[in-house]
Amino acid sequence: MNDKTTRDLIVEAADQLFYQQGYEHTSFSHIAEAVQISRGNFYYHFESKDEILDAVIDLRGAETVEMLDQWEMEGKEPQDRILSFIHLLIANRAKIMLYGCPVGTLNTELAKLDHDSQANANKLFTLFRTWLRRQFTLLGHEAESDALAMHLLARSQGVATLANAFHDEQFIEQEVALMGDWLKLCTTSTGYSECHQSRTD
Amino acid sequence: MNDKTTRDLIVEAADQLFYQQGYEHTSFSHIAEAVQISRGNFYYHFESKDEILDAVIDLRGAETVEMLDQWEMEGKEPQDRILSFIHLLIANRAKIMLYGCPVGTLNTELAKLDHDSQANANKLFTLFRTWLRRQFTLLGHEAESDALAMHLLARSQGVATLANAFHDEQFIEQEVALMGDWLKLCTTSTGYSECHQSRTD
DNA sequence: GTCTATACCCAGATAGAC
DNA sequence: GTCTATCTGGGTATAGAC
Repeated sequence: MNDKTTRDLIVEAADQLFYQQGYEHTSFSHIAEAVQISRGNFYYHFESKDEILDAVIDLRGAETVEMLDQWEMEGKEPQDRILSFIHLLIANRAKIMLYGCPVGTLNTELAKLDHDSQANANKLFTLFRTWLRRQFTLLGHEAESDALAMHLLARSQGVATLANAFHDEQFIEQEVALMGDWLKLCTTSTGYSECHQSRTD
Repeated sequence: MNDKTTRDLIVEAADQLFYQQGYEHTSFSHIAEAVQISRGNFYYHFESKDEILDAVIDLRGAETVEMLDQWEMEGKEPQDRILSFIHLLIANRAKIMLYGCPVGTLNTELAKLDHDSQANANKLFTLFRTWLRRQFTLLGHEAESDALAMHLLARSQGVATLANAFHDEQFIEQEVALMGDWLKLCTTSTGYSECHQSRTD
């Protein structure tokens, strides 16, 4: 278990700190203190801070893939799997109230910095998007699977943002329940319109 | 029209730059260049960068109040006013795709910085929340007015976050249409449960 | 691989002339 | 009020000893 390389330790510490404090606000000194190495040592493992960021994004991507695979195995029906996604808001509520969603806030920060790795960070969203799309297709919503995936992603992002701003745990629970209801609607109806609360007056 | 004080010019430039680049990433040099003054001149008008941030938040608050008053006057029925809120996503879509929502992203950044002005920035959200709550009360949803206000706030925040991440204009239009449908449901039904897609199986 | 020492830059902030 | 000049601290990054 202690066979982690220094590089791994750096990436894991950076992962946490980038999430909690933001990428730009986190300095080498912060990471160095967390890993208990000297500042100069970074440049043996990485060429720049940007390279650490890319490694962090890769790590998060790998962890996300693993989590999605897990949900896929655990959930027999697609609606069970989508529920796993929705309940991630509950499972991570404490950290979400403090730091928001790790995917959303990283994308937001990098967009403002006009950072090259923005496209890379975007892939984290795409992992969820693609996975959700597949589940909605399995549910019988192939034509509108992407719209449904994006809709649910947006709902959870909004909940994370407001829960972070207001530090409101009950609000998370409330909205998670609503998403569950919405999913039930998706499961029983077959068309995009009905699932999206009927566009047909 | 040219009677703006230097202080006003600083706050307006900082407002734009904080939105586009983020608070921490924006330096005095950036603002100085935009306003065409020297760096040292800031400290005649402000004691610190934090004080500029508070002035920016105050400015945004005043502009928000003005906008909400405008919507209140223009919209005869509460549902018309709520629609004005929803359509803000369309009106500001270009900037939202580039920089996200100015309220949401500022709150997110300040939360990560653990910044004292986080509570202050939160008031911007509260302005919308309180205003929406009043409109939903007028719609006949007094008991659940806050839940509905928060729900709609979250929806629009999520749309802004994903539109920013994916630079997807069509997605904004799609979700705005869905929020319009949801609002119609709220207008025709009277209870929380029906408006929220029936919690009663 | 890891360290210390240091270069270099730019940030926020101050002092004082005009 | 606005300026120039400057201080101080911290940031990323480099050089070279061990």
